[in-house]
Amino acid sequence: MADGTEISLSEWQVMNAVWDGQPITAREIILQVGPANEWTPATVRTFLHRLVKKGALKTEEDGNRYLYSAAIPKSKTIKQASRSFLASVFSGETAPLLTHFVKTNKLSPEEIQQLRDLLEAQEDRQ
Amino acid sequence: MADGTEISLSEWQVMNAVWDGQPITAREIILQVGPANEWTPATVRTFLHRLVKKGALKTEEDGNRYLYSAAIPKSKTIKQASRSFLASVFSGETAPLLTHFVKTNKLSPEEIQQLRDLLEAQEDRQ
DNA sequence: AACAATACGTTACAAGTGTAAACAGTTCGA
DNA sequence: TCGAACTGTTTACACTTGTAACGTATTGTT
Repeated sequence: MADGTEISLSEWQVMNAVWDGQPITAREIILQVGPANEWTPATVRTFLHRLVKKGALKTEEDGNRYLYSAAIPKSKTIKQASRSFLASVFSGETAPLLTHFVKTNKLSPEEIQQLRDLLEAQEDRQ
Repeated sequence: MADGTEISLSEWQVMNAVWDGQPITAREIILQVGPANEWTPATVRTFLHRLVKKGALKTEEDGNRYLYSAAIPKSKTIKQASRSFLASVFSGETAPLLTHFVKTNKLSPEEIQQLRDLLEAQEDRQ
């Protein structure tokens, strides 16, 4: 439960497609997330329905079809999912999480530089 | 599905208790994770059963009770869960994930320093 | 010895998830 | 205009998850 807007892993795929193409038709969403996940159009539509029912997406009619848009901000949703992940998998400890992701993923020199700067700022900032 | 060893968020609480107290009795696990989550002993026992069935925990008899130990390494399990989280919530982009966690969590000066060093090492390392 | 507390196993049950097919209305091309 | 294609709605169904109670064997206590 937690707080009313739980998005499942599959649903995240759909939400991400919407957040970055808003407003967007079901067809486009299906094209974007279907193949990569081996989902039939019907499956993606199920996720769309559920997300609307959950209040995560809203629709607006456009002729005979719908345009979907997010009804909840991406930032807030990411925040909740991240908190929950951090708490469960890393027992709430941020540093080990960061270390893990830095070690297991490739970052470009620019990204590394930006993160270092961000950390420096964090350090100064109190 | 994905890859055979899916651990739910609740189950992670239990796994973490086992990983850091191995081998451990059901009673101790219940004491450690029950109150914080408002789970009755029966609920925790259900998680234990499921984790054994999933092959995530193994038991060893000790008189009339069991001692539980992890049957899968923490590191590997964390790796899988992290990959899945990264892919779903951050569309597989590591840098935004790191930025998010740095910005939304407090880190001690020591932790910041260690991360900066780690990033530096990463930078050099190719 | 009898009963209370433990420990474990079995069963339950609703809600959520993954994965879709079936059905119905609309529209565009032949 | 007739059907193919597309849009959306409803229904399905097994598995997982959260949340436990119930039943049974064992054991410690009086």
